[in-house]
Amino acid sequence: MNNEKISPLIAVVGPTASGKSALGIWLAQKLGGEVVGCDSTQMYRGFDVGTAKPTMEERQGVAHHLIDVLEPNDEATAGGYRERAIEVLNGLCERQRLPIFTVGTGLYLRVLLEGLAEVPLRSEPLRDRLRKRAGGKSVGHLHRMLKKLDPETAKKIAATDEQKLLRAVEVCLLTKKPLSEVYQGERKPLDGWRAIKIGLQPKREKLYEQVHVRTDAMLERGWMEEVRGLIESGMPANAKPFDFIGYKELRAVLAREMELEEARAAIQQATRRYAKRQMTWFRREQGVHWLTGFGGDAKVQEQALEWIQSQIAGSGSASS
RNA sequence: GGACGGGUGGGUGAGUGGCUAAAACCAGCAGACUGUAAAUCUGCCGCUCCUUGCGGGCUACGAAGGUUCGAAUCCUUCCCCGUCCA
Repeated sequence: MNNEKISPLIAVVGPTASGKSALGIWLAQKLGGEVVGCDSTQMYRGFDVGTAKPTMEERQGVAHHLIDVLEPNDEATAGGYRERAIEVLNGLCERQRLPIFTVGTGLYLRVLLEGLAEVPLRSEPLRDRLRKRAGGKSVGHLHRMLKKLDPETAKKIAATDEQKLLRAVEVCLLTKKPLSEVYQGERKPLDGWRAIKIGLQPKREKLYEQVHVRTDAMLERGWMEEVRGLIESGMPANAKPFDFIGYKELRAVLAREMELEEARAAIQQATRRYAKRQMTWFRREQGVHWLTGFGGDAKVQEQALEWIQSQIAGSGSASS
């Protein structure tokens, strides 16, 4: 129906430490592609070791996009990511390069591919007012308020989930419509591209082991020094990226509020939980071709390549 | 050798006669999530059976006995652990 050209894009999804970067870079070399990060934390400049950004050596000359594009006091948002990603895609299309997304932040990929409802951005003043009305205490009133504004959505959000309640109430007030109605509005899916999704799924036990090993490696690579440097550069303690796994723990170590070993254990644990949440999210992702193992594994890489090639070849003749 | 203190479910740890398969927290597992997403939140969490019910059975608070209608909780002995005295 649509006579515009449809180009393939690759999306490598999987939990943290599953080797997405390694696979992405390898595929980029094989297929003439460029890596596009899809990770909210790697977008921040200066937070390198702790977010496991691939180093320059690891990138092996492959171009990377959407990494180091935000300042620490900028705010990463799903919608903002989408805009930037579309720009990158346009550029790659012109240059006839295959986009290879390495996806840690599942929400961002979904928003990129499926679009976002037309919803207003966050409004801090409004949020402050809403929070104040709580008297700094229970979030029950938010839930009650939402029940009046949009009973349907109120049923879906736990009365204890302040973050989501705040967002829902905010949207209802700003749009003067129930959120459920706002969400029914048309979304604009990504146009002109077809996603080929590869999922990395190492055995749980192995993944956790790798999480531990990688945490140790990151500490050895100077994570602590990175945090010290960031603090010394005058970065405010409430800068968003300091919330990322590990950064608050290491800050506590530097402030002598925590022992290094305690921090190490806490980081490993938080990372395990994070990996688990990612797996939960990606499990529901449609059309993923799952591979058992790590992205750095040669066998996995060959399997990924093979499947992608079959997909690209198949689509050429299938589409009209 | 003696005197105290203690041994509770994967871990920490509450519980001092019935309301206790045993608080709470952690770990673990499952899940939700349309602009904070490395965030935020929910459920499950001894085993087992079915007619899946605020259902039944079994096993459980170091071990073995005992008291009691009823014990993780009281008594006796034993075994461990910690501290102190010789």
